[in-house]
Amino acid sequence: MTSSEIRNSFLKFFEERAHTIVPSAPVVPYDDPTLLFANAGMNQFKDVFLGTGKRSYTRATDTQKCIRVSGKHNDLEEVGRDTYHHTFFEMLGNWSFGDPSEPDGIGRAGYYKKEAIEWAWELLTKVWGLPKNRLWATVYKDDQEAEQLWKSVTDIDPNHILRFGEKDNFWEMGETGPCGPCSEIHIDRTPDGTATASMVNAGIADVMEIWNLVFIQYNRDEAGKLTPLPAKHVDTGMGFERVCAVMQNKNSNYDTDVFTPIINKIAELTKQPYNGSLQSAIGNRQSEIDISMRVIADHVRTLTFAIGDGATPSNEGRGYVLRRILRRAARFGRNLGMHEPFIYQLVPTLVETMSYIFPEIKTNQDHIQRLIKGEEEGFNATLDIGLRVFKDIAFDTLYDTLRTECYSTSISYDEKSNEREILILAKSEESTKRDTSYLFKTGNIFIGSPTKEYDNKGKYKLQDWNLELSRQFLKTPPKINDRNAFKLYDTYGFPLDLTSLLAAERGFEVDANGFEKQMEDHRSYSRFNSEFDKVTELTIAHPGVHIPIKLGIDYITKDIKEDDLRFIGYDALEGTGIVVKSDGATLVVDSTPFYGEAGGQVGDTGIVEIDNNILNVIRTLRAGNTNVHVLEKELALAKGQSVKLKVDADRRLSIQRNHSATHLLHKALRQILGTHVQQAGSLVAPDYLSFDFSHFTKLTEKERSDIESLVNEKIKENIPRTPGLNNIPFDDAKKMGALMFFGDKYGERVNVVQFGDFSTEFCGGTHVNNTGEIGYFKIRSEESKASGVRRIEAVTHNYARELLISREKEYLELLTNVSNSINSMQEILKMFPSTSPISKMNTSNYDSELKELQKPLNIPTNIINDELNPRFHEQESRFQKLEDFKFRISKKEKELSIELMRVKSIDFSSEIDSFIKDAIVFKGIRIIGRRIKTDSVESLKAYGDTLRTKLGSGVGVIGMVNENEVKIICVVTHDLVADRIIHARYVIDEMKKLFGFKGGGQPHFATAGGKEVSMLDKAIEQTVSIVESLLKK
RNA sequence: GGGGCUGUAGCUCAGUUGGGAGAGCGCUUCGUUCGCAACGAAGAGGUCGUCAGUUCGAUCCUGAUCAGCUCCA
Repeated sequence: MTSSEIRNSFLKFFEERAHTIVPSAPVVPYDDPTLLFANAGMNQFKDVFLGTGKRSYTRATDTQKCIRVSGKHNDLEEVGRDTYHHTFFEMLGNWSFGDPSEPDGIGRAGYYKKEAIEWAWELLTKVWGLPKNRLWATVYKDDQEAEQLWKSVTDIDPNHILRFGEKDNFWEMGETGPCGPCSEIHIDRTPDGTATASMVNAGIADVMEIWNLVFIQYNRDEAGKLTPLPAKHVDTGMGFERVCAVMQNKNSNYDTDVFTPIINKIAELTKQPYNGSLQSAIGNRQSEIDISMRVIADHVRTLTFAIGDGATPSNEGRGYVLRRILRRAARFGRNLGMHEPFIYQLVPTLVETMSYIFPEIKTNQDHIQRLIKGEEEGFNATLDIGLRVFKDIAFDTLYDTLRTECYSTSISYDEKSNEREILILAKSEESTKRDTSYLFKTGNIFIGSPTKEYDNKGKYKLQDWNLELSRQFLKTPPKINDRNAFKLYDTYGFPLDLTSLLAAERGFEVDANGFEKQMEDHRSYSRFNSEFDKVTELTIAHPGVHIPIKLGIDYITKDIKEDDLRFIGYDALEGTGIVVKSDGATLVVDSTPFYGEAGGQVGDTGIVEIDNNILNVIRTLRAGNTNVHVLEKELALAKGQSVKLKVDADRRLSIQRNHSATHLLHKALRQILGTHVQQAGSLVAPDYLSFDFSHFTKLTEKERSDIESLVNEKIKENIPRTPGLNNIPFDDAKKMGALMFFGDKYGERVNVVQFGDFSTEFCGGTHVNNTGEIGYFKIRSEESKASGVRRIEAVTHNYARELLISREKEYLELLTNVSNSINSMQEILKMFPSTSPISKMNTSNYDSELKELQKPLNIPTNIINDELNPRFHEQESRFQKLEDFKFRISKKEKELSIELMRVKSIDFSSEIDSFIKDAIVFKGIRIIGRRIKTDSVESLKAYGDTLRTKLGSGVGVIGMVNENEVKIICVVTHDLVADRIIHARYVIDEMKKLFGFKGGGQPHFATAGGKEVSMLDKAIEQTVSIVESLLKK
């Protein structure tokens, strides 16, 4: 049988026994933050077992996509080294929910141990024809019922029924909660079928578990006591890849047709053969290839399905797990000689073989491939950076080691390759015997240049260094220390095994133990710091007050029964409630119109009236399903007291407009960009909405305007929200085709928000009654939030008009800006000497262009509909024109100021020539001290520069008063600097002492400044004597 | 949630006791040459992520903020 036949036959077998075939839940559980990925078949039925949810069926069968990346049985590092560990796998299961003694009357009642065991045996032996003598069954030691059933309803060899304890045969979901005994079926795959009882559950690869039947019959309470459940459940799981290996009689899961197409594709892309070798990888090239291929085949499945279900590789949370998996695959790809992205090219093969059962990978194929390719490229970049840092570290390590072994060395720099070179001269014992006049000894380190008399043992770049050289020169190999190895890993994401590999190639060692220790410190530090945040603590800031709020898990105590609390805010904005809990500034009442912050919608504000006192509700939060009002001050209210509540209606209405608009936007995005668009977060506030979604590229102008038009069209259509969809049965909702993007844990009864046939979503938020109420919709911004995720911010109704107005303000500011530029350009023009033709430049065309752009935009006061469209367009195009104009102006301005500088320097030129002519000459060095007039510090510097180049050989000091401060600079020609005759900063230092200036600078150019304007002339007067006295020293 | 690192020209990056913003590649123009990343010369291109502070003076120091990379939980 092929793998798809096996899967189909499993599902069909149970369908024939009145099971509903249920699609796999997404492998990315958006609603459960405790779970990184779906990791067992029961995930999607957790609520049923916990008794909080129900399904329309009592029997189900499915194949569940699972990802396991951590945990005792699946260390990521083991995947690929053996034949049966996977990060991604399918779990086939059959399920029964509820008490078999309460049949539903249509022959689809729940069942229990008897049927579960009977059918399992029937499927394995009759339908699939597995040899009975090779099957073994295990039962929980106290579960006589199951043991008895194996004997009575199957013809298994009674000696093949074994008892085990809690560890192997008792299943628990957690510390507390539903649990029960289980019964496993193992298969003996020894060549001759000679397994004995002691080999079952003994970790022997040839005797393996293929099916686990869990019978949930107890609830464990906090004291550890077991009480029988009224409703008993069956939960079974069969590892699909494993059973395929059994059915196809292969030793390795990777040899089944689940994996062979991918492995073949890898072999084709890498031009390497796959041999299925299982020997130790060390020193065996073929085995290394085989392991690498298995790792890649496994990991690409995980990536494809996780991304297909909407996850994105990133630097945190589950996205980070994905990134690590990808990097692991890419690293093994390097073993196969692949340095360019290629893993993404395996996706089509997976789509071909698996999309018939998991169509989401086909619809999202493009997205998946792009994301994987992007990540592969990112990883290559990371490695390149790491490689560079590694080179530096290794070079320094080598240098230190040579020094400690008493080599005389020096470092030079090869400018061609931009690399440092290490020059090894001689060992100290050898060199000290000879003339050491060329070498200066400092401790054990010799610094100096090589001469013919010394052994020049070689000049090496790091890349030239290798194992032989290490052996030839050094007694102990250079060792990359723990701090550096860890830095490479922690900061640059450079894997330790790569560090070790690169080190080994050069005959280096790596301090792996020290690395582990650093790692452990890092871990415990992170853990320690995250312990503090178990309790949600918020500080609510309200004008003038800070109210700390603690809403931990323990906030909802025994005095709050969530079932008794009512939220009436879907219909009402006012009401009366009875105090249930009053703690600090928080208040919980039995019935409230206040919506607590949830699902992206912000909480309501408003007032409560208590005994004729009115208090503001500054925020409403959600703890569990409880709406918690936060009051403006702390107040202890008696339980049972009655209060009046009133929501700020305007604000709420704005929120509702934005929330409904979010739904329309969501649908519009899917219609215009494609169904790969999935919600990745959303915020609905009164003044704007923000919507994150998976999409790879920036929206084009057209896409953006198409989306806006579509949403506005739907607003204009005045579509009423379908009434009566609150608190309806889940199945009815599902039949309506409501979108379930979040893989949410939907209860028995749900809320659906529907606008005609355009948008239908599960949603607990509050909405407008008619799309017309939204008025108008405008996208405010569209940007990248993370790789593969984009964020749209938008406004509706009167906030759209406010956007127009606030942009108009920005426009006016920019306009002022531009008008200033024109003025300053004209100022510059005035500074040109009248002899210059430029001074007669005509600027009136700029003025008229500005006048055109200054015409005000007409913003109508009372219109809130798509008549605003042309205004936005006009504004947009005016902005563009203005930007363009600004660009031209500033370019012109720059041109003119450069030209002015040139003209001026001709001016300086004659002045400077006369200064030089009149300069004092002392010991052949010209000394000049002058006060000059110029308009800016920049031009003072330019002046100094010109002076220095014209000076020949000399020292010049020039100063001026600028903005009521002294600005003074000193220049020294290069010949004097080179001969170390004088230093510009020494002159400045003297002046600092004498005149209270502050400053400093470089040998050839130094600046200083002071607030005392009268000091300038004194300083200039004394320049010559200061310089002369310095030259005498 | 907690750490580490980075942000400088179109790209890859240099830039220390704080003192005039740089290199290579790419681009433009000219010349030489048509042999695979040809050679020579000249030139354009920068709010040094953003905002505050310290200072006579900040790419550099301090604080905040934004963005990216990376490790742990």
